[in-house]
Amino acid sequence: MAPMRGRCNKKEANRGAWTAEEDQKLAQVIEIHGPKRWRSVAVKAGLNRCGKSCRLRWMNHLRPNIKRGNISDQEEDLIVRLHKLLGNRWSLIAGRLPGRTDNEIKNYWNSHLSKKIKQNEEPVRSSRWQEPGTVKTKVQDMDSVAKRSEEGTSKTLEDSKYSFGGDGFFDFSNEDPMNLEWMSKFLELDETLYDFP
DNA sequence: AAGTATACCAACCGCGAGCGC
DNA sequence: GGCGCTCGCGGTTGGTATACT
Repeated sequence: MAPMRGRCNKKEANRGAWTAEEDQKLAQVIEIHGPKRWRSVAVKAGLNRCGKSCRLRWMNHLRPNIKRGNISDQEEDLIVRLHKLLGNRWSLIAGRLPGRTDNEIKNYWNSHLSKKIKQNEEPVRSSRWQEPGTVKTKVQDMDSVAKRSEEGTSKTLEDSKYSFGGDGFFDFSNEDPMNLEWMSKFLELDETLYDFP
């Protein structure tokens, strides 16, 4: 059995907040070797951290062009729209917000927006349209369907009942499977999302 | 001023997918 | 095809800062 598949060694690895020195070492190694092979990056940097910890630190803090704090009204609006459309797919949402990280958006949603949304609307299946324990499966099904659609090989959506909220804005539950082509297009770029009122 | 509650954010954890051998 | 490793994702936790009593 492989030791800790992708997990940090809790006994040996450093844990907790990163120091400036660790940040510097990590940045140096990434500058030379690039942001990949995180485990070897951790070793090369002489950091007593696991690879995924290094990756997280880089992605959320050290990466160039990261914006910190001050999420604008426009960004907030976009997050709300995207969340309505995609659910808790923070990495996809972050991909639409240059300089923002999935972790930051997730935190912002959990601490600000979820409450705001709750105040403003009836509890619909906005973020919980994925049943607990089946999140990955359904989400990835959607990905693969979108991919097949792109490839022109989409076959069936028997078990796909995507619903994105109670206002009928994005409700695919009775849609023709071919409409998933729209979804795949969105995953490329949906410019209408950027039309702020 | 001290104690408590709440908000926020960084980091960790567990899981599944993809890839190479 | 099976196995092990790496990566990426989303959920959760824990520490710190701030607000409140």
